[in-house]
Amino acid sequence: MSASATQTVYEQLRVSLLAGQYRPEAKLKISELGSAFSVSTGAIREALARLTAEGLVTAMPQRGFRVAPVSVADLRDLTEMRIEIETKCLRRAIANGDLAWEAAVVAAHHRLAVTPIAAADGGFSPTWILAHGDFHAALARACDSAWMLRVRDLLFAHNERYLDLARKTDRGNRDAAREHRELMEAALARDPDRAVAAMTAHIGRTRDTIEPALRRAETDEVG
Amino acid sequence: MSASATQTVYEQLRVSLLAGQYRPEAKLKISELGSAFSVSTGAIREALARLTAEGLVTAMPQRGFRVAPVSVADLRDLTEMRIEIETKCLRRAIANGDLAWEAAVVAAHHRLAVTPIAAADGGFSPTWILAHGDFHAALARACDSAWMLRVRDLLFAHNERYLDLARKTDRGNRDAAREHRELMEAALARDPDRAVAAMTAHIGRTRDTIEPALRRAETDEVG
DNA sequence: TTTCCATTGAAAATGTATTTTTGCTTCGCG
DNA sequence: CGCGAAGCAAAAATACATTTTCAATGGAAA
Repeated sequence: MSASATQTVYEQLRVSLLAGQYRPEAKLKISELGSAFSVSTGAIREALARLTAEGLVTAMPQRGFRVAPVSVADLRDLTEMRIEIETKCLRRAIANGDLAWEAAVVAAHHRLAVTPIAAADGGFSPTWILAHGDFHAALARACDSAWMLRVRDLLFAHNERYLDLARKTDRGNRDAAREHRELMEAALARDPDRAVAAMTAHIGRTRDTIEPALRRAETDEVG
Repeated sequence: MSASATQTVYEQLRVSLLAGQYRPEAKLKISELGSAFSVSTGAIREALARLTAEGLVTAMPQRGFRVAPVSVADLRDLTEMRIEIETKCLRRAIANGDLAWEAAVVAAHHRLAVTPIAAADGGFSPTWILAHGDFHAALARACDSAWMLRVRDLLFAHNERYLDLARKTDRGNRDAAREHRELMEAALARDPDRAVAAMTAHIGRTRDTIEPALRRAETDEVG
């Protein structure tokens, strides 16, 4: 194999977590994962340690690893924070972006637009999730603050964990494609206020779509 | 020992890194660290993996781990971001803090005020660094956004790496104690604007103190 | 003399085995 | 019949051995 085993496991486990393939709070048994990926426990532990620092999994000393929990409160907090950071990034990207940035945004939007959203199981298709993340990343990428981008990436990753919950209630009545187009057009027009407004609405609407489904899931668990 | 070996190594390595005991870019040999802490290489690897995700060390596949680099550009970026986040936290803490918060702030300030700054080697004393971190943490702690606090902690940790560089140029001509007192008083007076102004000045002054020393260190390395 | 290739050594990555801890179950006692 | 303690099994943590990879040095050829 080209990359190291730890790296491979880390990346695969990460996309699985972001895609919601493991239930929050679910126990992540090291030996099970080891046989699933057919690598040693050491590689698994190392990957899990990195994911722990990222906050995607929680480590309980002597008691193993679990998938990080989700909650309505966390979603709201996360959304608020995302609006803050994403809009700041966007403003700086618009002020700072060159032609290459514009081209990358257009390219990413095109890929996103032509990728079907739905997967066979009713959730988002993996390729759409990827294209969606790439589009938002492309928008922010021209921001000239490495720290801001880094925090943005962290927040965006955590947001992805909530995304697949949205699909169940989001029966096509939300025109995400329209929102993405508006974002791109405002960015290319170099209209910061319009772009920020679009971004704020977009992120807020994501929360509004996810929250009911999440709330239902929470009460289901209790009852 | 009570905690796990990995946890112990992680914590100790972290404070060592924040205290600047390892030179930036320095190689962190796993076997050396293993014998130094007298634990196996596995525990070291796991601790380093977590620190990598935190950004305090960088991992190069098949080439081991290094202490994360520092630079003037990073310091400026970091400072800008810190001002954004710390002031936001502070506003929310002031709006949200109760009596327990006030008490904690006063207590932390007292500990900070009575702790001598200088260590024997001319750098900051470890106890002062701890008290300083605790004071700033206490100020922010009443902020009712877990994500904001988390990002704040991350940024503050990285800032600490630069702190010891400041000591060399900071020949007592900066009245840090005065700045901390002003911060506390503004917070207790529940005056957000005054507190934010004090915080902005405080963080900016830290950068202004560090940057010359850092710039000199950088040119020294090249020359 | 310089450059390129090969060999060698050191260090990291991985895999396996052992120890320790924890949580559960069962058995005994009240 | 219920509560508690002890033992047992599963899983995590750690130590150790093996394999792989990278880099540096030395030698040979141009």
